[in-house]
Amino acid sequence: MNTPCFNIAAVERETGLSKDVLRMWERRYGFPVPERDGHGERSYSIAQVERLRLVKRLMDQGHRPGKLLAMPEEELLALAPRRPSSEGSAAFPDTSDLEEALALIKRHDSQGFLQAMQQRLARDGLMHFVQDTVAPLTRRVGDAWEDGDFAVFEEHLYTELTKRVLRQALAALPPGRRTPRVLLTSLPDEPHMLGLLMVEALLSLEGAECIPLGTEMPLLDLVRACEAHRADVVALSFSSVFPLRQIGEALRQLRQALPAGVVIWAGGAGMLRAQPLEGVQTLTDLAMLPSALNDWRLAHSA
Amino acid sequence: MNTPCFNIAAVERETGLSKDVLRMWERRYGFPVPERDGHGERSYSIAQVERLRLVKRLMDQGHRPGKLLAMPEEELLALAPRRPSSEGSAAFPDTSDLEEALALIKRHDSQGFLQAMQQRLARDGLMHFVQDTVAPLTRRVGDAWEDGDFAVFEEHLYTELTKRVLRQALAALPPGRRTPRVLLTSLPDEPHMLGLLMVEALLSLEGAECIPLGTEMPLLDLVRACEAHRADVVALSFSSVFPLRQIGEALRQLRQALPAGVVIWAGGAGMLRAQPLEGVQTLTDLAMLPSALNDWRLAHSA
DNA sequence: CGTCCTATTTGTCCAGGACAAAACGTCAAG
DNA sequence: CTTGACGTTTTGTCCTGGACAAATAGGACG
Repeated sequence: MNTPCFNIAAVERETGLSKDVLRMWERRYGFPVPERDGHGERSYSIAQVERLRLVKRLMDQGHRPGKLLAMPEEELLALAPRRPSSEGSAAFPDTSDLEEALALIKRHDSQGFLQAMQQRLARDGLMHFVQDTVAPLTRRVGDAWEDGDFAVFEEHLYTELTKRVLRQALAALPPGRRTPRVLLTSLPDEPHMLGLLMVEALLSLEGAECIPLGTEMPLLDLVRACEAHRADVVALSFSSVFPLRQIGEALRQLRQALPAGVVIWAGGAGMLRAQPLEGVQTLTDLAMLPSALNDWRLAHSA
Repeated sequence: MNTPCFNIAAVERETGLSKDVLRMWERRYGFPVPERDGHGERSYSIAQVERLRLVKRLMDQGHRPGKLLAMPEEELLALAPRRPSSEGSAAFPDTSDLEEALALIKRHDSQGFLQAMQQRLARDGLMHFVQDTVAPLTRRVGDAWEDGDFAVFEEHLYTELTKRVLRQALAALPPGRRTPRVLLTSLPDEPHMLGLLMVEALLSLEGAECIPLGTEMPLLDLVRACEAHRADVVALSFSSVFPLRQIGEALRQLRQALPAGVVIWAGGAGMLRAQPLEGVQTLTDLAMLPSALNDWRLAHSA
């Protein structure tokens, strides 16, 4: 067999499915059943890995593994585009503009995309740029990925280029000592940065002091960072990919570990499905930021 | 017991030690032995997690787990600062300047650090800035972390701020169609971005067309990205944290999957320990980039 | 149509065993 | 004193097969 083969750890990296899950699926559903190498270890073919990636994507759309893994190949492919391509996005007035930007990424035209974004930024100003361009565009990219219209590398390119535009805009803002001091980051297993940058942009415009700590900060380090920076607020981002199970537990633990005077803001698509929690403010939309900021200022002006 | 507790998955996230390793250490070395919760599942105390983090750090310095886990607490702490703090860095002429920038991070003075970096960038130009400031500073930050002088959140802050400076400088470079087309990224489990940005800066200055795809690109997506962007070169970064075992296997697989006409450049501290591989060019130092670029141009000018 | 309850699905955890690759130490030769 | 070959120990990853709780679907009932 000349097909290159993946061991179970490589499949975990390629698909994001844990080794435990891969073995369990094999035991329970009879797929994937990999070859074994000389040492009796699993060795997956490229075709199996590709199919697993498809299954994973369909699961993110809401399908259940038990059904998917029992299906023959053709039926699986027929499921691929779930979302009616014109419906969800019709709510936005300037959809055609967004689709244009999307098409530039799809055409792999980095320069063109950067230019288009810079132009919109200059035209609308940072606040509207974030609210009306970056936020909906990021949602569209997520949808396109779920529908199979975007590959991982296209999503990565979009993310990387957009981060640059936002960071550039942020650097142009005037510095200075502001309040409150907001620590921006995410917990381990949450690598998405764009949401944090959007929040940083809006908060900076409103005169808050943002301390960007990147993504994937372990809980104990987050607590120490909070002390060291004398932060007033900790803002965390949870994307829809973040395992729902962990959110509640992590936030509870964090709330317990942080001083009561420190406010926790939790935002991102992942928070839509999470239950509200005492001592943690849930911000499901960027539009909720200004009022949260006002609340803090009112409570601390006395 | 009022101490908040971590389940085994949380410990994996906090420490970076896999569940398998945690169970194996418990079985073999008798540490850590966690409590059990109502369902018989492991529940680690904060003290155990802190100690595991210390052990992990000492292992990254070259100590062996068998010894470390047998030691009493005090002895472990005595090991902490291994590196003579003044020796390794004495090789650089302007060490004091670097230490100053480091001190700004240590003092959590983001504004001051950004200013210092911007100033050096303006003074030296992008090329010398990368070679004489960013590269050695990043190494120093890595060393400081190994010595316990830097916390994770301080390293994250350094990384985040420095990324901004570099990206800003990159955005200021003139665009245009250049050759070769270089795809920049890293494989899954390698989240470090700074090395890639340094490479991008130097290559862009030399007139190459850089396609930044961020970090952690699955192998199969990398192959597809390469086709889609008609890349001439794929440049990969491996930090010293990247599991050595994977490097050879992944590069071999990638080499097989990519067309022969596509050159692979592999760089970063992780490549210092890796064996050379047919069809993959190893670049252990930024200074090797220009000649690699020249080689490509000579080979493709005919 | 909404709410409660039950059955099924599904992911994560556990124990304990096996083994190969890496690291170490030893010894001999240059 | 350094270098290289070789046996031993250490160490991480993989394996099997079992258990269980949380999430979800499906159905009954108000």
